Amino acid sequence: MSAASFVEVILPLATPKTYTYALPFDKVDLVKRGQRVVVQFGKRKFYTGIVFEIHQRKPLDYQAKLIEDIVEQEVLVNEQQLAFWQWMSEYYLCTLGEVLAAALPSALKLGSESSFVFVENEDLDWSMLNDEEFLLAEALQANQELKLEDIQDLLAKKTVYPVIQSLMEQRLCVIKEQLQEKYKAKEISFISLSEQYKTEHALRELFHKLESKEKQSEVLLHYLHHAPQKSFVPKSKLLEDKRISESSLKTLIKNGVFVEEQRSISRIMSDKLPVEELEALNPHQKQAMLEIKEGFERKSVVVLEGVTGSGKTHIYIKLMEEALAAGKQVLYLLPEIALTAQIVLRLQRYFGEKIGVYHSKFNDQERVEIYRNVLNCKTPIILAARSGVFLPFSNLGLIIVDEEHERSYKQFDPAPRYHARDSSIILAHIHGAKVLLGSATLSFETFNNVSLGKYAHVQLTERYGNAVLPKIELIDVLELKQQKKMQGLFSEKLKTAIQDALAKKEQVILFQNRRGFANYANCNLCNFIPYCPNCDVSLTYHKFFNKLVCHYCGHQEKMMETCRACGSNDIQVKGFGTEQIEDEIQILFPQAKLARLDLDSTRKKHGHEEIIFAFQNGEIDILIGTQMVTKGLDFDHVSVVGIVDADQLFSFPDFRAAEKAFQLLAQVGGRAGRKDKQGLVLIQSKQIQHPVLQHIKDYNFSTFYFEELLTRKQYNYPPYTGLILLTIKHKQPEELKEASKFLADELRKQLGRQVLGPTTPLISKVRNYYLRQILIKVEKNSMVIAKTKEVLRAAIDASQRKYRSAFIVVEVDA
DNA sequence: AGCACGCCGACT
DNA sequence: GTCGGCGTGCTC
Repeated sequence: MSAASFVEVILPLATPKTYTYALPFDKVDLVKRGQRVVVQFGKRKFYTGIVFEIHQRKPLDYQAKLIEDIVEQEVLVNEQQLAFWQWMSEYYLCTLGEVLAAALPSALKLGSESSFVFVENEDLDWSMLNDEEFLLAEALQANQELKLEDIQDLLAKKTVYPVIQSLMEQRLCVIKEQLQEKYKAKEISFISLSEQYKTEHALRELFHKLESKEKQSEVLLHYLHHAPQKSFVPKSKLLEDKRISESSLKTLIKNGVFVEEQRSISRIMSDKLPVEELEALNPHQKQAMLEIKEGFERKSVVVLEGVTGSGKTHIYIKLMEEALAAGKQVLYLLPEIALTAQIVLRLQRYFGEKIGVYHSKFNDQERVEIYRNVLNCKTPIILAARSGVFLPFSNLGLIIVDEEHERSYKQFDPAPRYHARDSSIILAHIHGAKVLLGSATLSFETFNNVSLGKYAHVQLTERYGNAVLPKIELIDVLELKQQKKMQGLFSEKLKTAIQDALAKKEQVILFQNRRGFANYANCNLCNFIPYCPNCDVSLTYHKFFNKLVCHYCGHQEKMMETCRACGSNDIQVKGFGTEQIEDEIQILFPQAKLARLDLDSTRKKHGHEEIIFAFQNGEIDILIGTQMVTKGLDFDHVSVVGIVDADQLFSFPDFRAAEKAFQLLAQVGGRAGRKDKQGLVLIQSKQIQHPVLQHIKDYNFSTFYFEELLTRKQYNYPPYTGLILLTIKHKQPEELKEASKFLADELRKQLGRQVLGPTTPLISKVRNYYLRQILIKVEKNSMVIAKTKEVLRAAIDASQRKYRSAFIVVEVDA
């Protein structure tokens, strides 16, 4: 008898469950899973949610509210996405709402603005109202509607809701909910020639008529230059030229020569590029290609291990072409910072408009556009950073995860704290698609999966065009220091190498994995070090704006000129970053052109690309950078790469420190030398006997992997075990101690020795919250994992009930 | 996540 | 006395 009458709705909030809403009769037949709906949640807030389930189970203990509206008939989130969301929330222990919040561009989540409207109530005696009520009622009557802020201004206080409430009770006022879609397709002005002048004859006559009007003729000529086919030209493009006057253009429009029109364009593809043919693969690449295809027949994941410069991208393009030909969609994932114009342009050359790009530097409207394009299958190929896994694919055939080892594939904050590589393997499974993991330096997880035979493995050992691998030399800074042979930050050898390169008009990259000028300021007299008032870290000195900056919360203060503790003037800065290297290099090589590539120099939308472009064009001789310089860039004229201070790479108290250091060094080193020249990599270190350096020097990659894996096994770390890291945050250190102990004890009851901690992390306070951590080691066995997560959910629940002001952050696969 | 309720200190 | 601080609880 009864049709579907209730729906479960996911709201973009961190609440643990979905909410039940009733369907109005007229919507019963229209509602579909994955549709966007508007619902009221709480007293007056409206949200857009996604329909997760349609059912007949009438809630017994409360009255379900009605769905306010169905935003659009089309399903916005398809079945594959819903399955993916569900997996993600279960695996990464977060809520579906958090996944929703991460998955949809925020312009697809409607905003709600409460405003209030006056209603007539003739039965009411206004003299009964108090002063504030009277004031508000009068204002409402005079205005169409008032927003909350307006009322706050009117009554000159913040808590105005009681007054409004009272007026509503007296039936003088109602809430008007305004929901507006934030997204509007971006429109720009286009100019085109009016129809009547499109014939050759009419055009000639027009020129004749304009002969005396020099400015106007100029505009016309310019238009024809940009649009020989007499089609549309963006107005901005015409006005780009300084000689074009806007007023003459206006006159021409007024006189009916030109037509101005607002048109929406796709902002993703501004200029069409000629589609190029792909060069044939070389024999090594051909062989690898064959092996990959053969691998896909046996396994759903294939690992392509190829040294820098072996032409992995070339193979990716071939595979993408084939997937495309089979009518499938392709997702090509890259770490955020590697998604530069360089790689995007390269792919656009082959795939033209079939390719869409998706990453965090796009604004929200652009993201909505790409989302819709994927939904409508307009762009079958997507080049994306980690959030690309959330796009509404319906028919994925291939996912490529390039630079598979990159830790930046893991989202840190906020939830869902997912790993894009691991998630994409599940995504591929949902679609029945294949995954290709590519890297020059595999992650240990992937290496292990290859060893276990879970993934097929293909190697590409030859550099493109038979280029030789760079020569790696270690420089013993300790010895040089003892002999007083270090000049500032640089050894004689590094200096000479830079000099030689510059003399030969070759380029140099200097790598230092720390931004800013110096690590910290230090009083030489009393040893005082300025700390962040909100976090447990020393402040980093940035010379450029002469400030001390906290890299955790962004806190800034002016540089300490005299010691705040003892008043001494003897302040020194210790530890060095990219800024200081830039300074010293400029002094050593005053005629060299320098650029710095780090977070601070690339804040602007295209800052990063401008620098890389300039370097590629040879406008820069020496590029100084943090790990940004290592990501997926190909430079042809770099002959020397210098690692100024390798030691800080292994100084992190993290079991992955050696892995990270190794990968970083291998990647940076790979930037040196191309084509026929052998590059030179110079690594300065005080501990040149360190195994990481020794293995890097001799290209003993596999020895390093085996040794490191042995250590991991011994101490029971990934890839042999899974890790779940819990961070407990609290404003009071004492309560934090209690809460974290309670949680650890709860967990230990069930999980015993799997639970480690709680411990105080190295940085014990961030943004005024004190931190403690609990680490859980989980055996890699799906039954064990499921049980552990169940216990974890219960323990967190119990802990949060008991210590309500403690926050618990869960990170799976930390 | 909001947003209200309620309980406490510091102002008219 | 009241304003507004924030800790706590709830939202279908």
